[in-house]
Amino acid sequence: MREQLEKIYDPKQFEDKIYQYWLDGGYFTPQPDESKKPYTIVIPPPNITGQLHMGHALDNTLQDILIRWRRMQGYSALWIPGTDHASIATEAKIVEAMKKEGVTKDDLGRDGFLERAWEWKKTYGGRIIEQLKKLGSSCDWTRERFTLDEGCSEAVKQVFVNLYEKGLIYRGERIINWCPHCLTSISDAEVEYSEKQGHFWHIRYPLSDNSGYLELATTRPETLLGDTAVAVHPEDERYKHLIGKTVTLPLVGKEIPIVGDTYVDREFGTGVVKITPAHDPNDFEVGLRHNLPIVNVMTDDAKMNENAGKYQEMERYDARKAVVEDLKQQGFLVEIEDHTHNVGACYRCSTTVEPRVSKQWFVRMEPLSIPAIDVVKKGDVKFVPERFDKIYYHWMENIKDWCISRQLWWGHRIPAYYCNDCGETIVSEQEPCSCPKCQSKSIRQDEDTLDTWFSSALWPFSTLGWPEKTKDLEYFYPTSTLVTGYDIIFFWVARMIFSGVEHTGEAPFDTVFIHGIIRDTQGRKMSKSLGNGIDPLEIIDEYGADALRFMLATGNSPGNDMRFSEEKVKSSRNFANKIWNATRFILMNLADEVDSVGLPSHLEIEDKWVVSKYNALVREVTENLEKFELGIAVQKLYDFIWDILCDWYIELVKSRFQEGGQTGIDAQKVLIYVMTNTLKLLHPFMPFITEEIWHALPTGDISIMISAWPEYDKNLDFGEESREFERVMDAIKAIRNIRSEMNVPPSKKASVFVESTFAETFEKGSIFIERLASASEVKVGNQFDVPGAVQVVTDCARIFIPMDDLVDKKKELERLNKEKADCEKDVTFISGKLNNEKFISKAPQNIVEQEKQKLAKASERLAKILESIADLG
RNA sequence: GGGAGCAUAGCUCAGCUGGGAGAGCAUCUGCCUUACAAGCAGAGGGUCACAGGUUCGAGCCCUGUUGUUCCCACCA
Repeated sequence: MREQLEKIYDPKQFEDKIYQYWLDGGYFTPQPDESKKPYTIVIPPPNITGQLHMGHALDNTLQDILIRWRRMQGYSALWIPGTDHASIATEAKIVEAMKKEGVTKDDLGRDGFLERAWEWKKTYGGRIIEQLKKLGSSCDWTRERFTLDEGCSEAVKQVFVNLYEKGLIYRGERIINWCPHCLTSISDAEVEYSEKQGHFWHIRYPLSDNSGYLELATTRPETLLGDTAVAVHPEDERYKHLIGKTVTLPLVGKEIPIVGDTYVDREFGTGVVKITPAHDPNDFEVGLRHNLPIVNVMTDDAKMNENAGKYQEMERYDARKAVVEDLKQQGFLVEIEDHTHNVGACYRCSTTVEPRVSKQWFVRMEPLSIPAIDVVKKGDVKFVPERFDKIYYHWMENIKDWCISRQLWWGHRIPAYYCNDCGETIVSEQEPCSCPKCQSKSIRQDEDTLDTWFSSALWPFSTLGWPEKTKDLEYFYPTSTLVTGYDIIFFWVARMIFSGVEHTGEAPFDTVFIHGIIRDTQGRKMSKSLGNGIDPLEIIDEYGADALRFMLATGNSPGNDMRFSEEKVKSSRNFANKIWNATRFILMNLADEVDSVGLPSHLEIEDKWVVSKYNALVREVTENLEKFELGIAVQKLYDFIWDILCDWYIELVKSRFQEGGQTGIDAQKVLIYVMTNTLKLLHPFMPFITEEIWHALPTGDISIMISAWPEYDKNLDFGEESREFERVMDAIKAIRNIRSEMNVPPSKKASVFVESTFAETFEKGSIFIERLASASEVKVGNQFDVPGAVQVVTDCARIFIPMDDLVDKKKELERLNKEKADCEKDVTFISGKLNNEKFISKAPQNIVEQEKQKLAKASERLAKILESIADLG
């Protein structure tokens, strides 16, 4: 069914309609098909709290380009969509909403809260999915998943139990990062460090025997209340005799030991460090080595607790002020020094984290990291661009155990149970009926939930049905390409790799295609706090999804950040408009008998030229896509369509349309052939407009998205004739150039005399010179003498344009002399190369040959310029 | 402290395995040439950060320097 195109390109008129057409066709839903190769992408699941932002738009545009391209290539292409429950982010949002109603988590209780959370998910969880559709994402929505759905939960439980049974998950009292706002532990990866202005407080700790004091400095004086030792380097001549003695802790009055530990840097500060095992990771380690008590002085929301004496109930920064004041009063404070240092903050809420000792669940990382490093080393998983493998290795090689328990309710509850009678721990997918040790029936489940990333780590296989051996899993797993930003390599990519290897025995994907982040026009990160974010939906609304997608693909180079600019979107929209109008032009001239796509039996020279160019485009775009060079591919499509197809070829064949008859029909066939196939190449980038236009062209009824990707065809490579035709183009350019320089308006036509040995070529091309270079007539010959004519020279022709009234002999001579000089420079440069024996002997043959041809051309041109100068003189 | 990216036209950026530097926007000139003024034809504008090196040949490879952005580590 052929459609008519509206006069003006207005994406709003058809984008939604086209998307529905795809859905109705079921084109996004592949089946396991042994006659085809699978190609699989899993979406980085957006948070259910999220709204589509530019980062999503980029990430999903890139995925959609790849999946559409592979689908057209004949793969059984599956793009699995879904969302992430995002435990901390979601729980925080819900708690915040409850706060407005004056309701707390405790008011509702666990079950009540979860009920409310699921309600919330039902209301808002689908929002971002709808937004992804606006972008044109060809995800298989019939396979949509959620990290907290039944299947994914099953996978999580099984993984937890497996790892526990292998001894790779353990529970223990460790120092972890605690967010006093979210009231949960967070992993190392979830802490963001930033430089903050602070101080060094220099404090005296008196020796208990009153023989003097030790001076030390701290950035956190309030933790002094939890000090259980001071440490010096065991080899430090200044202090080593004091090891084993005690100091009296200021304000507290408690005696604490002086220990020797190599952790202390003798060169730094005074060489004395206060040790607070409960509130500093390094101190915690020192504490373990010296068997020091752990005194926690803070509550979970970062107020001072009962161990802090008179400071109890104070917020941590108020306590700091009070402690400093008291130290000063009591003469322990020596000086305050300005100091900038890195402070860790919760990546979700930016609250300064508090290192805290508590009982948590951990994944033992070392045994998992070794094979995960190996699959990348072996090349089973490739990063694009390659440099990210170094970042991956560095992280994996220095990895610490992963704290996976969270003190939250929204998430996968840890499948661990405790016997209330004997204290036995039971880890099991099902709740045990009784304690296997003491048979007690009094059993409680662990209160904590798992880190959100624990379930996303399983995403590539949990979404395909694992641990069940489903057909999908068998056929589509391992997946093919994982597309994501470099900012979540650690959070997600690395964890998927070790999880995939551990639980399925295979790397979960073969390629990780990394992109950068979208910045604002000034190069700043887009963020809520800066308010500089740009809503992709507003851009889509104004310019269309295709324009946004095209903009995001343009200039995209793997791993690099890019700036958003509305100008670029506009120019992409203009490009869409260009295609739209070119199609309208084709349709305007289309004869009824051109009712299918196919080249005519006879091709004119200009047809061969455009077909050759198109053919090369097919090869190059495909190669670029294979190498993930989407930005380059898109640039080539832009250049081909705008420059080759519209500005040249369409202009060239207008005369044939006017002439009518077979030559006009043939030109239409060529146009239809090149246009429809180019639309295919463009389809992954601009799916909507290409589909819309496709149906207006004589392409049959099928959707462009399931049409076959074009292939390079050596029978369509007319190199020699192509180059011959370019001689005519060179002449046209030269004439346009000189006319423009002389300010001759197109309406003022002039005769043109082409003096060339390629008479036949120019005879054939004369019609084009007339049309495209404002020639009233074109004469071709071996030699001309046209007095009072402007002369322009190409590699193979001298062109005379008689324009008596406009020609200033002196100026002409000047111009030609300048051209002569330029040309001579060329000749000298190239002959310099060719006269260099080393060049001849060492450079590859084809390069030498190329240079020889260049020299021949330049010499020919120079000769012609000299002739022209002679004519004038 | 360790590592990485970037530095190319006025601006934003491409430049794949080394073979005489490109695009878009902006500027200037001339065009409403019946697909498109969201357009057409043309022009100007670059010691490819700097200094060395490898090579017949370097924007591209190597070393160093400077500037800039980011990641990791976390010396209290």
